[in-house]
Amino acid sequence: MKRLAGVSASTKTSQASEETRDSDRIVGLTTHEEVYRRLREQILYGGIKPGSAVTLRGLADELGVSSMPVREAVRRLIAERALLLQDNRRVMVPPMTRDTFEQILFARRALEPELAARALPKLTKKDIAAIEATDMAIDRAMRAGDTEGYMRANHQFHFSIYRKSEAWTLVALVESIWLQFGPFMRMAYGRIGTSTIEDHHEFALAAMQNGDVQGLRSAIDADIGQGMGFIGEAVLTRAG
Amino acid sequence: MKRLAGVSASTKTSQASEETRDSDRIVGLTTHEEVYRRLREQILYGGIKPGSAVTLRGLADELGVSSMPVREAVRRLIAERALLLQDNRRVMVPPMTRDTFEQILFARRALEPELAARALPKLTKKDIAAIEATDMAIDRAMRAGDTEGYMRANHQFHFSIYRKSEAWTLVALVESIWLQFGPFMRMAYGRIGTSTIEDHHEFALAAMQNGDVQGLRSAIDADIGQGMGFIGEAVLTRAG
DNA sequence: GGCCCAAAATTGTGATCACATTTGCCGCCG
DNA sequence: CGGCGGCAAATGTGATCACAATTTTGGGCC
Repeated sequence: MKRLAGVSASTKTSQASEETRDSDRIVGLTTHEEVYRRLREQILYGGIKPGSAVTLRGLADELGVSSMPVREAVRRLIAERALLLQDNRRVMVPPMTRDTFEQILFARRALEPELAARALPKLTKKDIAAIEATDMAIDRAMRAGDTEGYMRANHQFHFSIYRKSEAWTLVALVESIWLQFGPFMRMAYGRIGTSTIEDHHEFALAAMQNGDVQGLRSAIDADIGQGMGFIGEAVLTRAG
Repeated sequence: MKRLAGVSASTKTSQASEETRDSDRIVGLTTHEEVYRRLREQILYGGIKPGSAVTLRGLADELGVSSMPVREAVRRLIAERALLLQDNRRVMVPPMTRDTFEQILFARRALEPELAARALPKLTKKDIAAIEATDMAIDRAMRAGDTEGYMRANHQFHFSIYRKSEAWTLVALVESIWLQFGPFMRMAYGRIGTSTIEDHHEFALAAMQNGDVQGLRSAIDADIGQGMGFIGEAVLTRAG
């Protein structure tokens, strides 16, 4: 077994033969880890819509693996609250309520500006240049209306900053939070489009270049507030 | 199978697991859920020390179940960062470093006072009385030197407040954070004893009775700072 | 006596089978 | 024609087997 279809090569480290060579694990990735990453990407950027259900056998057949690694991956995503195990023991992408949304917004504002502030003194000129390049990629994707590209780049923009803080515990916390609102970002941008987005990344970049910690905090906070406000308006107008 | 110490039940979804000691959960518990809760308790209050390794088959034999539910439970705890999967694919309780500890402290201060503040308007007199009773149980356990009893009661004190906020997403986030520093609290109190603890619960109770939101925020914040400072001193004097 | 390599034991991972529960569908009866 | 009951398919859960990788152990060599 262990097929996992064509594109898997991109996410895998390298020399992964698609065949049943069974010594695939030399690269260090277990099957359930691969399944996990793929599902995680699907949830974060891609297709799976909130409210839609997934089945273990369905995913297993789709990915060409047995149900076992899928079970472990799904169990992990449930623990991270990226998936929801209902009472019927069916698994679905959690629907977003206004309450949940507001709590995520609060948690993001409580944690992410701090992460940026911690990262700032460790940022080299090279790092900042890379972040700037990512921001330009964001603009490009925005103008092109490439929703998934925008979301990937935006995720990269934020986490390439946060990761520099080397505060891995907090970063993991924030990653888990992003996993929870990812699907709704997708819904919002899919519904309204990316052309109307207006982020505060310029201010953040300027603050990074000037070593202005408070400015960076404010920029990140404003960016979160603006983006989440946008998503909230687009998705939760009368739901939840 | 499905022994789990004590009650041997039917082969599947034991209809009446009469144990359930901590929480009065209804039934319909799957085996891996039971294993999860038991392990979680072990990690939060009980025996498993940071740095010690666990094995799937070992746990399975110990609990009298097959390795399958143990796998799922362990996978879930790994996702919650209560356990750590090393590169060797061995599983252990994560060791605490000063960095991780400091980040947990920050996250707690960022989230828990807010949770208490949100809970305050929803607290009835009855709720406050129950919380007060829990605080007395804390004092009793402290004076008796009952470390585990103290930790259970302290956990209950905090989360019986937080849960009243009905901000389930934030509560889950904080639960996950507690899971991560639980073992160290245990180490600290086990090393130094519970007699020297001095919490800020009285102030919190007074603030709750007076409907004083800011006072409650401060009390919780102070309680976190004091308790975590104590643990940090006790455990991380020169480690990490 | 210490070190190194091979064999055995341990352990994590994945596949497959068995079974209870749930879901969905179709026909039956009112 | 519509609600209801039962039967078949689908699904989650748990157990067992197989296998590769790692760890441990034991014995022989220097």
